[in-house]
Amino acid sequence: MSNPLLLEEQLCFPFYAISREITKRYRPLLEPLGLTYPQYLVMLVLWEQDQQSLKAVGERLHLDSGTLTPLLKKLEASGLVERVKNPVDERHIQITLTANGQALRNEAEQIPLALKELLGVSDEDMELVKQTLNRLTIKMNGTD
Amino acid sequence: MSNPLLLEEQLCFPFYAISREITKRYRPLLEPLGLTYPQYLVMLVLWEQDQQSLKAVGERLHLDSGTLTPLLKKLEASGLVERVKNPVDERHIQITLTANGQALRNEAEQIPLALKELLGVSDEDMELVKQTLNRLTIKMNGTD
DNA sequence: CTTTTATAGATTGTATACAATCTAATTGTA
DNA sequence: TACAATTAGATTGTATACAATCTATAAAAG
Repeated sequence: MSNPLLLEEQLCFPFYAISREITKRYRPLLEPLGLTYPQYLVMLVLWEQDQQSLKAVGERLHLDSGTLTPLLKKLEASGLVERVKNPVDERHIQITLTANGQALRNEAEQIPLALKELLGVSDEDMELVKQTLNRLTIKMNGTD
Repeated sequence: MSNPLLLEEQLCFPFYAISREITKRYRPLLEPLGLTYPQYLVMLVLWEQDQQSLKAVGERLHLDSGTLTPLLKKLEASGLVERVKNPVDERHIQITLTANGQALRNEAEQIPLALKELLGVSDEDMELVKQTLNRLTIKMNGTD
């Protein structure tokens, strides 16, 4: 019987390695926009739907305030978002895009295509991977 | 045409999210061993082949000295490895398992199975994912 | 045999992740 | 209505990641 502790036998490692590899390839594309990869994800969420609470953004990205509070403060310092308390419920803060934050969307629009070419992955592989991962995500969430 | 900036359209996000989710599920399994997830990966590499240089370990895990030096110092402080200069070429350090480090392997052996059950993923899905990711990794490395 | 170049690790600085705890605001309830 | 329980964020502390730089050593070039 084969060694269950071989690195290549672990399901975990490919995810860990590929995730970091992809992040690394985003870097040169995001640098001109002044964004890191997690900051880019937050902007994606806000471009879809402006004026969300930290909690809502966090649920979308599976990140908590420990990660998001400093990250959002950086985006605020960059002039891309504003953080204001919700007057209806002062426990919530509303994250709102500034004009600059909205404008950045135009520059970001070219990134998905540029990344696809940088990764050199075919449309079919892309689709296969996406479906496989979605199945896995659903199953994993089911065991929460 | 659909919005190319939708979070769900990004190839990157599922990898990012699943990778972190898997790491999180390892935590309770690794805590009794006193290991973090990246530390566990380093131990896997050393259990396969003892007495490797930092560089060799790093190539296997795609990590550089900036990450590995402090991590290995922690493993050394935990009494699991030793770091000694290679007398033949003093630029290299050899990472060697201590008796405790070798013994920990026995306790680690149950982890892969425990994790599979924790993830609740079937063998078929596991195999499908592994194959899909391997294909993707190969293609991505091809564009380095 | 010097001088240059390359290499392996260590260090520094920035940016996540995330558990654990704290604080303020809101809700539920006796 | 007081008051306990909940909730959203902020904070603290630890552990990665990784680019950039530094240092010591070895190899290559002249």
